[in-house]
Amino acid sequence: MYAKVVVDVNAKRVDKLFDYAVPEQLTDILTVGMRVVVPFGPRKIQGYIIELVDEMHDKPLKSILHIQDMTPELNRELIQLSEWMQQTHIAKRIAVLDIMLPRAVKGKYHKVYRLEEPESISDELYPMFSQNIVRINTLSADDIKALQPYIKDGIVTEDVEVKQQQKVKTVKAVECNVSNLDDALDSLRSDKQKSCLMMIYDEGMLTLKALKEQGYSSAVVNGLVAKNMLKKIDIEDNRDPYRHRDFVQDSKKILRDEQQTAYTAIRQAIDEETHEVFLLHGITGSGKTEVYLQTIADVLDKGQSALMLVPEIALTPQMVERFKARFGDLVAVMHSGLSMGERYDEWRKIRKGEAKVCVGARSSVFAPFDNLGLIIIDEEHEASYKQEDYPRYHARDIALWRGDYHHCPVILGSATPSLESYARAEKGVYRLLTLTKRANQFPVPSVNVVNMRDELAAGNRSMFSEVLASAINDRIQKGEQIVLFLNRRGHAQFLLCRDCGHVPNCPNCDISLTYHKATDELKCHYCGHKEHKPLTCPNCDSEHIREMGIGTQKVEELIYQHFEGAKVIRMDNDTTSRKGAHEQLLEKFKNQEANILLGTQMIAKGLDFPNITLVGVLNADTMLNLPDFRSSERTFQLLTQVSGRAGRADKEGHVIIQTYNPEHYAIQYAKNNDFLGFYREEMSYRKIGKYPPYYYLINLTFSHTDMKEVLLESKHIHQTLLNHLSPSSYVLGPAPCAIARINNQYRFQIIIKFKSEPELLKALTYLDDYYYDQFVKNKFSLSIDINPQMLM
DNA sequence: AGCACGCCGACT
DNA sequence: GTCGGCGTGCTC
Repeated sequence: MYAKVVVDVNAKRVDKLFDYAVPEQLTDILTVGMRVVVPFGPRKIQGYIIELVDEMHDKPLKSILHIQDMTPELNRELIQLSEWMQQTHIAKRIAVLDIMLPRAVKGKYHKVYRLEEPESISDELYPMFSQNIVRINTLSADDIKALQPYIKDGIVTEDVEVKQQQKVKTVKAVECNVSNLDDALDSLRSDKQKSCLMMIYDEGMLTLKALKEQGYSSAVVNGLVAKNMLKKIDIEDNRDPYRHRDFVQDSKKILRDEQQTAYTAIRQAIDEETHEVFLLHGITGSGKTEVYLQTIADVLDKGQSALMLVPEIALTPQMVERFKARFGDLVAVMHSGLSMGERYDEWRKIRKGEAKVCVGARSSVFAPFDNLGLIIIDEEHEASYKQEDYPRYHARDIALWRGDYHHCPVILGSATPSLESYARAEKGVYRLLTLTKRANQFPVPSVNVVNMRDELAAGNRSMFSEVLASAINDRIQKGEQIVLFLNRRGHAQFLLCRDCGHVPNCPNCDISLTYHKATDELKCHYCGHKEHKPLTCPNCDSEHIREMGIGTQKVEELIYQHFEGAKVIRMDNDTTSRKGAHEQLLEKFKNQEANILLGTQMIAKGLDFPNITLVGVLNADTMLNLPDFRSSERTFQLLTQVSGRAGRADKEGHVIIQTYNPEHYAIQYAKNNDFLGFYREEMSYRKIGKYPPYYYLINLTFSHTDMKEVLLESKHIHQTLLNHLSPSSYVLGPAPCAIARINNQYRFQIIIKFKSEPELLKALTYLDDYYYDQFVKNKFSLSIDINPQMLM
């Protein structure tokens, strides 16, 4: 018997299966999906068993050294999925496996010295070994030098210890080891030991901690262990991040007609175990979540599991609470706030079948359920479902694959579906379910678009239009709450010389430097370059060099200047980077500790506070003007999303959108809450521009320090693509990227637009292989983004 | 990737 | 003569 193994080496050259002999003693234990340690050249590394072959190999093989775990980390589905991803996403198998598994199982390598002949070593060096082994990282350079002669003589050998990042947490416990209780009790003298044994006999097993709390000291327990009546064992302990929280049991709510229709349709697919994809298009507050909860309940009743994906940012305590309240301990929650160990424990709860529901962000789409009955992707249109760095994947694609594998329905839910999904629903590929009414029957908020050009003409040069300023004052007086939205991440301010127009740029990248007030420095967000803020213009020496572009931090200052009685909570990358900060700030706002919540996109979701009656969008244009074909869609989604924050309770909500482009269709349709209108108009532009959903896109970005090199290679790439693709496809470019140089690397891109190209993956795989060698030799790098979310 | 091998230059 | 620089090639 031999095994096909993926080795833990992240390199293209070894991105294949290696065959290893299975040693006699492992033949019965070894299963597919297990992690093993194998010799690899002169090294010793971790690997995953992909396949076991029950035949003799024609060549002599090296042998698997040992196994890393008793239960396989991967199941057959994930192995199959990883192969599919490797082929369709042009990614290395090991890189795919790495993102599918919790980081805790990733191999960790330590070089160790092993003392082979303890009697032959000097007395000074002997103490540094414990059990004849010492780790290299605990030794000083001098120690290592002193060991060298012994290594030469074979008294000490070098070895590698392969461990995982994080261990399974265990607690000490004892289990009962007697078959006849009465006989055992008769032989005991101590009453304490007798009652202790009886208790454990009843329970089968108890932790030492629990016994201590019952008044049985370790002396009592150890006495029984010595008599072989109890056996010490280690049991797994779960780090449950929510163990200190109590959740109020929540029960089903009655569904209204639209919800009921949607529920019935999904229910049927669940019962029939068909892989049907539903697009649940429901406006904010229409009760999508209740539909999710009830369909999940049905899946659980059938003895199956359910997976629910939400954007990271929407994974708020309120959301988690709702699931915990309905399904209790059956829920595993996975988000970025968990420690590596907590994440691993949640993962294992799912794998062992203890958790039947998983609520989590993007990477949870790989949750190791083996009997999935339903997959839900909430806020289906969110860009965060696409992993933007290698290996690039879209959670929606993975969910659809898994839905097909498990023969289970997939629900894509959104108030503003992506054009791709809605178009598929129109074509009948997905089944459209619509929720048009707010569950609580509250009126949709009124939306007011303010033309900032008029404000400027009227002499108002501040951030706040007349309408918005008076509305803010009004709400402050009434004691109501306000959400202000500034679509500028962090505080991307730059410097501008008012005399000569000079903007300080990064010396390594073609982008302006960002001003950071906290450190009074100019920073480049792409390469990390930093410099002190100049006092005068580096170009003309003028003193009129000013900060331009307003960030959240600046707006906070302005609010305090303009509005009496304002109390602001600011939420952006700077104030929420600390663990739990996001939650804390929202809690403060909920408790009315502030009347204005000011933030970036992160506040567009998940807040559901009754006292918010005004939502202001300070500048709707920043996103609209990005050079990307999805900018209108993103703007429409965001404005709709933000507007949904107002007037959810008995007070009427009001939304004010400030813009320099009031007539833009994305803003107008958002104002009128008209998804379908927006969809139709945007689709017509996509058709003319040959963009998704009419065409699929591939974005190839390549870079090198020498521009000539980039231009030369880009011709080769372009020609290769033309040779492989049919005439109905378009190969655009090469053209410089929106940021043409990053870290002194010149960047160009080629965009492929196509409808159907059976040979495309082959061509891309060829390019990926070819340019991997080029990268090794020449530092020319190529990255391939299939179905890009952004073209920048 | 990471390790060994190998082939050149500048040191005791 | 040999220590060490990093180019090349291989890993079941």
